[in-house]
Amino acid sequence: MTTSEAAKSGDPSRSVSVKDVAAAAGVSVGTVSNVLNRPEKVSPTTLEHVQQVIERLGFVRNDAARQLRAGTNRAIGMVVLDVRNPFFTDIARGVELRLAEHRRPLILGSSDQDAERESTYLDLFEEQRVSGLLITPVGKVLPRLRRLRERGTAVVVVDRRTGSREFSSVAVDDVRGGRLAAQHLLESGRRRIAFIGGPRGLTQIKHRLHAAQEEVDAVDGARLRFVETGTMDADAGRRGAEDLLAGPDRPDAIFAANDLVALGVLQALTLAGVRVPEDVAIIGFDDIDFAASAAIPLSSVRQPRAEMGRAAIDLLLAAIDDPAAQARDIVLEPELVVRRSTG
Amino acid sequence: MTTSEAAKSGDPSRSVSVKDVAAAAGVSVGTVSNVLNRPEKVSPTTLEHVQQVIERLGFVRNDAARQLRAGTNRAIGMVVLDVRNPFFTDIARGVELRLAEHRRPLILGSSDQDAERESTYLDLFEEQRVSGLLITPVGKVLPRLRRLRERGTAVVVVDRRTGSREFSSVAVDDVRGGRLAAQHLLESGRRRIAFIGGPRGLTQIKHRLHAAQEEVDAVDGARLRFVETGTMDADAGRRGAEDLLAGPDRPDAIFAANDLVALGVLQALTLAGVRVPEDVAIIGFDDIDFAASAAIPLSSVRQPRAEMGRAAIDLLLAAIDDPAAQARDIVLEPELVVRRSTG
DNA sequence: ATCCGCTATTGAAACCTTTCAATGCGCGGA
DNA sequence: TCCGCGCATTGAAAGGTTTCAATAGCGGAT
Repeated sequence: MTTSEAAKSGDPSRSVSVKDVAAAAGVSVGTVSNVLNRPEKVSPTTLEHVQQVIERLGFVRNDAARQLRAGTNRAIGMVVLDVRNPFFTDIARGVELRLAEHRRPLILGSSDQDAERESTYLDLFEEQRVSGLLITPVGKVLPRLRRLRERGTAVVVVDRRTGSREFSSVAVDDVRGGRLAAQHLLESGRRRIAFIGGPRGLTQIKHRLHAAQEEVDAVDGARLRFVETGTMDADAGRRGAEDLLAGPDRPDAIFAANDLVALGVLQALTLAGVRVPEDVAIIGFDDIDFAASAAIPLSSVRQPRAEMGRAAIDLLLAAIDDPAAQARDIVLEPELVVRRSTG
Repeated sequence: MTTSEAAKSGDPSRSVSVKDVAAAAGVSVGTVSNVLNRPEKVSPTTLEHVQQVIERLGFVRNDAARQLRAGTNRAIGMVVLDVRNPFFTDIARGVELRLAEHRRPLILGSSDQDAERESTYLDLFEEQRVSGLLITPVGKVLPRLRRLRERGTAVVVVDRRTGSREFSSVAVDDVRGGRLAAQHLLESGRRRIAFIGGPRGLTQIKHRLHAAQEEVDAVDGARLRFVETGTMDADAGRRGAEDLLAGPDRPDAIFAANDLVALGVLQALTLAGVRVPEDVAIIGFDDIDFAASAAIPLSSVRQPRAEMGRAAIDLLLAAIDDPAAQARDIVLEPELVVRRSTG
């Protein structure tokens, strides 16, 4: 109980401050601050003594005060599209690990593809004066991002490009990814290919689809069909595959826009008694862990997610150090991972 | 916009403060603060006027200063065992949604089952003076948790119980869950059941296994075998199932300690040509989305994850409001979800 | 003995918001 | 005309840290 604690340790409501430490150690607050932030400036004797006092009193720095004085939060904010898609949590993990090396905390939010939720997080990060922001934008946030940057918050866009040269970004070469997937299917003899994913307007869908189309066009007798979906989850994949099975001219390969869709496709085919890969091959995109763990291990176009996270943080920290630096777009290479589902 | 404002007011590097707003609006800082925090105390005319000025100047409250003065951060910290397991991200999502209703930010960290990483997060949360903490403990953190609470941070344990009556907790009835799974397998005629999961020392494993054993013992001719694993991921499930297939006396049903393990089991069986559910039935635990999306949709014992998150936050906010309140253990009911994998 | 130069330490100011006792103001009642 | 009341507003203090110009202390050189 708070009151009894109070009785025990004197004044329970107030926590130990640098002032208390200074008094107990017989030094000034400035020295205590130096012990915490620039230990090399302090004589060894004093250093050790003060550290002992800190330990004994259980002093813990109040970060709010530090922030207030320093004018900026050490934390980095991140707004992710969908925490339920392992693709994004894997990126977040990469981010978090890299950040840990710099002793910076991560404040993570999921917009769930909702512009309003995204905006709420931006409000929050603005009040918090985070020093950097990682975002996969949903709504029209460019003006907000500009404002944030004007106020000294570095911004890096993840898994998207802004079009303008304003903000640094990290993404994977979707054209190359689409090419890899299509080439692989064609080389293993498939000719009637379906691409399932959407919505059509997404840049990434456009790139992957267009690249696949080019590859298919280059092969005699090969055809590519586009089955558009509204979202990119397993349900969408399942429905898309069911539609294909119900219609005429069943394909002999399916290129799913991501692994969640591919898992749905696999389910629909399995339940319909279609053999994978004998009757229909499946390839996904992202190479999340669940692709490798599927009943029929799924081939996929691997996006190096941890590396994306790391690269994003490196760009961000660079931008924090030098706000005037030129924005950079980092484009990482995807990699074909062949598993059972494409024979 | 902002830049021209900045130019007007002299120093562009400094952001707009309540003082600036007060000066521009011709009121005192106290009134501005009231506009922000107790609008009902301000006359309608003044209120609107000040709000306009805030808008025009693009003022955003500095949360560090608010925290410093208020003595506590509105944020809630959460340390999760493993962000890669959807079970935990689903709980986190429930937490986040409930928190959003209260306009409180969530700072999320993943300990990855590593006591050191867990400790780093506790350091961070302590410096941040978060008002509440949600944790699924890994290491020996009881003393830390006590200290945090002494300092005014409310603590709720998630998906575990502390044993002592010190901290509130939210968990699911594992005994009941184990019972449900075993009963279901027995009722559908299975007699040679294997339980895959571990490590043995985990309370949850003990409960689920022991309950299942009791059910099996109650049925003539039924047997339960325990295949212990070191972790609970798909790989472990795959290896466990392979061992079972290689040995004599193949089981006719497998109860996996969680869905990740179950997915691994499904893969091993599928690749070995064992028919699910005809030859071997599989049931998992948690009912993550991937269970429903598996090639053979997996039966599972559903843990109400979003509700766990919500309940945890409700307990936490109650503890923040009344630190002296008695700790409460909330135990939620699991639910049997039957799908194809148990026929 | 005196002074110089260097390092280690000091202590007050600044960061921005919230709080709250005090003040100002307008209005109805005497 | 004056008083008192209630409401709206004021403005200074407080919160804990970091920063930095100023000071103290010390050894060595002259």
